[in-house]
Amino acid sequence: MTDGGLPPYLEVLNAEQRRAVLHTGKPLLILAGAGSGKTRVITTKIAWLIREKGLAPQSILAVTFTNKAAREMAQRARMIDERAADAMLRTFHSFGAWFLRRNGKFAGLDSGFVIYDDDDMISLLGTIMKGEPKMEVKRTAYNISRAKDYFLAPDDPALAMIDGSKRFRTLYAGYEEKLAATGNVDFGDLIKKPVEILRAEPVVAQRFRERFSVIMVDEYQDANVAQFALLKELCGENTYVCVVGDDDQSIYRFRGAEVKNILQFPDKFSGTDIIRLESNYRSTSPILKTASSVVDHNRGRLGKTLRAERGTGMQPVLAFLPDQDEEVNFAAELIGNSVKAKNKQSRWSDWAVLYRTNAQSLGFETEFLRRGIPYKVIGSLKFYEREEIKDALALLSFLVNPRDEVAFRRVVNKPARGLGAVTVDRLIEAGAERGSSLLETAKTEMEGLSAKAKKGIAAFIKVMEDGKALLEKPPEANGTNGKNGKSAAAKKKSRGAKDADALVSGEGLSVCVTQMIKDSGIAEYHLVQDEIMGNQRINNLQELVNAASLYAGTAEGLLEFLEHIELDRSLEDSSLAGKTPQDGDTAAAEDKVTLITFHNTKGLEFRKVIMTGLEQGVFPREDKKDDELEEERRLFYVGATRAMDELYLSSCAMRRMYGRTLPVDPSVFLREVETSCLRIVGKAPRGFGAARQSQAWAGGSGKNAAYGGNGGAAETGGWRRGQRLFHDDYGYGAVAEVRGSDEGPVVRAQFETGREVRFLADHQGAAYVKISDDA
DNA sequence: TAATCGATCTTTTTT
DNA sequence: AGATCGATTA
Repeated sequence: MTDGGLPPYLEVLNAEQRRAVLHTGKPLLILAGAGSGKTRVITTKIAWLIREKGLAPQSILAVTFTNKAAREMAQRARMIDERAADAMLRTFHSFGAWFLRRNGKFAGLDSGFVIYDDDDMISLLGTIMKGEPKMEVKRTAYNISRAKDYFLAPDDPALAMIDGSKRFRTLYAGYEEKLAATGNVDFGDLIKKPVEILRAEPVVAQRFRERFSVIMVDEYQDANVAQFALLKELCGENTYVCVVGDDDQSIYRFRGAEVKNILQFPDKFSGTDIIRLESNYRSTSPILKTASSVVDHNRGRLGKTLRAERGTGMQPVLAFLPDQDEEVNFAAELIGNSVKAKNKQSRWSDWAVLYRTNAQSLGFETEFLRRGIPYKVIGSLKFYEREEIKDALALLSFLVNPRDEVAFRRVVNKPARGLGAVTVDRLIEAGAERGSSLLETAKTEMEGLSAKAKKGIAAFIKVMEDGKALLEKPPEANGTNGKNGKSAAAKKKSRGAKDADALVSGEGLSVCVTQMIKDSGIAEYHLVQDEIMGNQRINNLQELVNAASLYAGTAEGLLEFLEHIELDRSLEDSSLAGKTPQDGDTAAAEDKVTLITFHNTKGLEFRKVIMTGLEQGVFPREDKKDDELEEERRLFYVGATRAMDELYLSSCAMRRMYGRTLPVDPSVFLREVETSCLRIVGKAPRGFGAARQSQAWAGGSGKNAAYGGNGGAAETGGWRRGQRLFHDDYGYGAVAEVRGSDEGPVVRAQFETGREVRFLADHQGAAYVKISDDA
C-alpha cells in the first residue's frame, strides 16, 4: 500500500483511515472520534472488499442504529462501487425483523406478525395491570423493554438489576404470554428472538454464519447486551468482524446501551486489533476544545486526543440571557443577520438549533414562523403517534393479523358501535380460550350479545372482510377500473359523500387504505373532530393514504407498508415549516434551519450550531448524577462536535417550567468548560468567571449556595426566613431562604404539601400572600 | 355508557 | 401547560 499504485478512493484517506480500510483477518475495533471520517472508512471498506477482495456484496452485513445512517451508508458506498447496493445495510431492528420474517417459525412466530411500538406495549400491559395508574404501567413497560435489552427472561436471577420483585416477574411473564397470543412482537423481540433462535437452531445459525463473511457495526458504543449477543451469534469461525464507535458519544444508556460493549470488545473477540481515528476534519480547534474540556470531566473513558486538522477559528460564544424569549430572539437575530448579511456567507441550512427536550422547540418555531425564517423540526413530529393515524394503522394491523388484541381494542368500538369494555373483554377472553383469531371469535360469539352489540360487531366484521377482499382482488387486476374504493363505501352512508370528498385514494395499496378508513367510520369520526376542533386530522389521514400509494395493493404490500412505518418513523415535518414570503423561492426548498434535540444530532454536522438551554435542570436535567451525569456530558460533547465553523451556547436566568417562570442556574457544564476559549456575552451571573466554585458543584451534596453570592443584606422585598405564606396552588408554607440575584431577591419556600418552590419576589411575589404569625 | 369537569400531578432522550 | 384520574352528570 505504500507504493504509488493506490486507487483514488483510497488515496484520499489519511494513514489511520487507510489502515482501517485495508485491515483484514483479526477482529477490528475502530475507535473513531467525532468528525474523524468514520462513515467514510466503513463505506470505503465495503467498496474495497467488493472491488479488491472480490467479495460477494451479499456476504457483507453492515449494521447501524438509525435508518438515516443506513441510507447514507448505502448511498456513499454505492458512489464508490455500484455493487455495494447489494450488500445488506440495515439497522439492528430492521435486520431482526428481516430475520424473523424468515425464521420466526422456530420461535412459534408466523411471518405475518406486526411490530408493537411502545404505546402498543403499554396498551397490552394495561390489560394485565387493570386499574393501576398509568405511570405504573409505563414504568413496568419500560422495565420490560430494558429486560429485553439485557437479554433477561422473566425468571432470570439477573433481573434484579432492573427490578427483581416477584410482582415484576409475574407481570413480565404475563406480558410475554399475552404478546405471544397476539402473534406479534415488540421492539425488544426484534433482537432477542433472533438470538434465541440462533442459539436453539444450529442449522439456522450455521446458514447465517456462512452467508455473512463480513459483519460491521457502526456506532457500536450504542449497542446493548442483546445486540452484542446477536453479533456474537452471527459470527462464525471465519467471519471478519469490524466495529466502529466512540465511547465519548454513548448517549443511549437509558435504552440499554452498554458502554461496556465497546470497552470490553477486545476481551470478547480475542486477538482484536485496535485502530484509533483521532484526526478531526470537521471542527475548528476552539470548538473541539470546548467539547473536549467538558467530556474530560468524565471518568472511565478509553481516552483519546482529537487533533483539529482545520486549525483555529472563531471563538465559541457563550450568551447569558434573561429568559427563554430572549434566547429565542438571540437565535433568530443571529441566524437572520448572518443569512441576510451582504456577503451572503451563510445559508439557512448552515444553522442548527439544539435543545435537550423536544418541548423546547416550540418557542423557536413560533418566533421563526413570525419572522419568516424557514426551519424544519427533526424528530419531534410524532406523525405516527397521532390518534387518527394510530386508528388507521390499527385497522390495517388487524387486517394483517386478526389476533392483534391491541389493534382490536383500539378500533372495534371506534366510532362507537355499542360495544362496551365488558363486551370487548368477553370477546377477547373467549378468543384466548379457544385460541382462534379475534375475527373468528367475534363471528361465532355474536349470538350471546345484545342486539345493539351484535349489530356493531357485524359492521366491524364487514369492514375487515371487505378490506381483505380488496387485497385479494385489487380493482386494477379485476379490470374494473372504476372510481377506487367508492363502490363499497358509497352505499354505506348517505353522508358518505362528505368524507369521500375529503379523502382521495390513489394507486396501489392506498385504495384499500382509503376504503378501510372510510368504511370503518374512522374518517367521518375524525372529520367531525376537525370541524369541532379545527384540526388537520383528515389531512393527516390523507398523508397516510398518499404514503400507502407507493406499496402494492396486496397482503404482502400491506405488510411491507406497516413494517416500514413501524421501523422508520423519521418523517420530517414539512407542513409547519415557515416560508419566506418576500422572495417566492421555490428552488431553495431544503434551505432551512434545523431544530433538533441533542440526541438526534448524532452523526450529523452543521456549519453553525446554537446549543440552547444550558441551565441546571434543563441540561443536565436536575435529577442526573454520577453515571447519568456523565452521559449528559457526553451529550454535550456530541452536540458541540456537530459544529464545523461556529458554536454558540445560550443560558437563561429564568425559564418557564411546570407552567411557571422560575429562576434557574447556569448549567454545571458551563463551569467545566474551558472558558479561555469562549467569548462571553450578556450578563454573566454572579460568581461566574471570577471566583469559580466548581468544586462545590462537583461535590454534589451541598444543595446550592455555590451560586449567586450572598445578596442577603440587600433588598428582600419584605420576605424573610420563617415568613409564613399562602399560595392558591400550593397552600400554606414558610419561607426557607431568601437570597439575592440579578433579578432581585429569590425566595425559596417550603409548603405543607412537601413541595418546594422558588420564586422571584419582584416578578412573582404577588402570587404569594404573606401571613402574619399572630393572626 | 359516554362525556365532561375539576383537581392533581409531572414534565427526556428513541430504534 | 398539558396529561391524567376520578367523580359526577346526561
